[in-house]
Amino acid sequence: MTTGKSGNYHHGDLREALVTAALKLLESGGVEKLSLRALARDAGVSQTAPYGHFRDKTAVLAAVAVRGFARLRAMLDAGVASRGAVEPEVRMQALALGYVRFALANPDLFRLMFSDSLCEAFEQDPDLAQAGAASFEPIREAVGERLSRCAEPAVTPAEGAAGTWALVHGLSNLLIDGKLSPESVGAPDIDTLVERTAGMVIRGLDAGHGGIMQR
Amino acid sequence: MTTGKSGNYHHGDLREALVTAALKLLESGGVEKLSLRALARDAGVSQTAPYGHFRDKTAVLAAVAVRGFARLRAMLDAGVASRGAVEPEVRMQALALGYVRFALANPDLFRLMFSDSLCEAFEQDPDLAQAGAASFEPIREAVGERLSRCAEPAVTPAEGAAGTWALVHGLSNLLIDGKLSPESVGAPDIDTLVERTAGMVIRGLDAGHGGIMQR
DNA sequence: CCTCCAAACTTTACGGCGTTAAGTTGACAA
DNA sequence: TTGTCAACTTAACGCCGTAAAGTTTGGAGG
Repeated sequence: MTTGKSGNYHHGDLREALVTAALKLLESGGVEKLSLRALARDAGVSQTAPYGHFRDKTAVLAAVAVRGFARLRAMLDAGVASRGAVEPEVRMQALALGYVRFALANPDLFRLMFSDSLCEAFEQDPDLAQAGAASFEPIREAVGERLSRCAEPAVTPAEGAAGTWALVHGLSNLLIDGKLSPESVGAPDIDTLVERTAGMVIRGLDAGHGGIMQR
Repeated sequence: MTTGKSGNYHHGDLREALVTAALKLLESGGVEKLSLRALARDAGVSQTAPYGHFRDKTAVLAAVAVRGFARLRAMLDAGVASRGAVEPEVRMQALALGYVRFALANPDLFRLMFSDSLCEAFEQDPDLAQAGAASFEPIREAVGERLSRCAEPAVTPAEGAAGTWALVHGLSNLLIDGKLSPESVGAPDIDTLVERTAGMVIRGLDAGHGGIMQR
């Protein structure tokens, strides 16, 4: 009645149930425990039933990643909206914080979204490609707007957006892998660390300096 | 005669052979193909022989990652030395380029080094922890030196180093996953993209601006 | 030279995995 | 009522990581 493309014959909506089960398994910490067989068990079907709805395991993971990117986008939008951020640099700060918070709140899902095994899937699954691109959009917009107000922009909008994305993405990865932490860097908390490091790239968008870069 | 802790009884130095085989397998593209059994096959021993030298598969991966971090460190040092970079901002540029080039030249090894499955190993294997820390050292030093010359530093040395690391790490990840590319960002090549984005954080270390950040 | 020991390695085995191929069920149209 | 066909099950293959028990072999002590 509601979700799938082909209605509820026997199970109800196995496709949906599998994706939901995968998200639940991811949240309960087990990336390695996320097997097709476990999902099937969780949904109460035989171990090969998923193959009626997904080509292979990667296709299931891709569907899960699509949900992940949707959540990320929602988190970014919510962060911006909650502080009524209209100034582009404030919006960039909100976006940076939202990105890192999402990664810390959903580490396994975040890792899956940017997993090696899904690289090819991005080129084949339009849903996934679009969901991924949509997550990047708010950053692109905020950076573009900020740059348009710079007296002396140091980078193109695309470069600025890439650099900003790279920073928050790298920060997220290092934080969820324990390579970096507020304590290890002498910051009081994560929000502060994100704010300070994001401030670096925000300032760096503008070349208006007193001759610090000599060449 | 040379390497291992306990000489060559039957094989020669199986421990070394396994790590070498793993590096070779990684370079030939297969992360998923990197199985203990494949390594054993490659070394010409039975599938359980590795357990005489490593506790489990993770321990093998940790040993491989140690090599990876050593290579990364060597690449960073070589990049700095090759351009005789003495000015800290030039050194930071060289380090950023070296980091990203390493990731692009050894994508699977790079992913393994920062793999989820090795997080716990960093807390148990001192060799791994030290190798990882050593890779970060040059960045830390260059950023610290650059900050010490800032008239108006915007961040602490630890924060600046974290932000710089995050940028190059995120850039590396996005590039090897195909999320970002010079073409997609309108840059002529990777070196330029790295130089421009690294320039953002380098400039951002200093707060010497004409009142761009209003609060 | 022979004996023996312990380290290095092999054999065998278990359960779990992704995936394929062939068979079964059951809702719905005719 | 009957037939159809998608949804699902059963069975099987070859991989994997890992544990337990057995076998080889270089070298030290007699």
